[in-house]
Amino acid sequence: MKTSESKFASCLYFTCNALARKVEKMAIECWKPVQLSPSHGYLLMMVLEDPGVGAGNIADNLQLKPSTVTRLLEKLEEKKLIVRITEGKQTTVFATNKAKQLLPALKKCVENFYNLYSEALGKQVSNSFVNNLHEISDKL
Amino acid sequence: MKTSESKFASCLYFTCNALARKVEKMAIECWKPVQLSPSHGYLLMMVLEDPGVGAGNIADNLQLKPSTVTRLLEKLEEKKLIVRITEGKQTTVFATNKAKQLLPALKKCVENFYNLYSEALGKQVSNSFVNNLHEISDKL
DNA sequence: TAAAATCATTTGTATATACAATTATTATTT
DNA sequence: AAATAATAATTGTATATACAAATGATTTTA
Repeated sequence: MKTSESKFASCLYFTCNALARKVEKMAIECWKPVQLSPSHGYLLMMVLEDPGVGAGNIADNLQLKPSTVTRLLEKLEEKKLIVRITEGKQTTVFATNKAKQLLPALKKCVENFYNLYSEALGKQVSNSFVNNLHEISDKL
Repeated sequence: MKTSESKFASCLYFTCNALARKVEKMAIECWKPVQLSPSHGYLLMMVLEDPGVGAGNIADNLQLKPSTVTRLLEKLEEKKLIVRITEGKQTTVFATNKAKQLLPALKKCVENFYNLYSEALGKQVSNSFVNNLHEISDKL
């Protein structure tokens, strides 16, 4: 059933969530080759590109709560992909060599995901849609 | 931090999820008066408007997996807001009197939520945005 | 400088959601 | 009619996420 055929088609809550779940599912599929969820993947890329980045900074950029970031970091640490270093009340994060070796594969995941949706929507449409999402989000 | 200022601002996964969480939060707030989550609220309204609706039909319309619908129904049953009747392999759902008395309050929640976002965005923009979400969702 | 307030992170707990496997029923095939 | 397949819902388990409370460190205030 298409989202537009649902009883709640006109509701932002419903429509937004349905789309987010669909997109999430596509992303999960794309990140399977590296055995990471999309959130873990994005977080790891952030650490690779910005060694020593702070936990708070990660939370801001990923727009997740600090507690959620802690949970993501825990798992990445278990997998030996990052290390956390606590200095005073701040925590900084570094990628391990294992993670560094993974970088090309991670980039491929991002690329594949981008191609997947931008081919389905058309590059033009998909870019302007993302911009539209920002505008809306900033107004709410 | 605005979503557009994040490192991942250009990514559909990130942008979509960030917006969905924001919208969800607004919706949760609006549904507080009836002490239900938005999903429970929408499900209950569906049952009130269509007594005897089947579980599968609910899943289709809410675009949730059957197992998720089962979980939502369990909770609504605990709260004595619905009853499930199993006939063969099908399950149908009815609202209790308690739920029927709640209907006006439920409608108010939907209305408040709609007003909240359509005032922030403008009625025009918000309606066309929802339509845009459908178009995108159907193409993915 | 001691006490209090603030701040960054973590921990305990709770949520909605989904997947995979299971159960129970109905439909199909042989 | 019996065996098999298909179907609808449920159950067990796992996920990401968030809130509230706790911890530990720094800064401000008295």
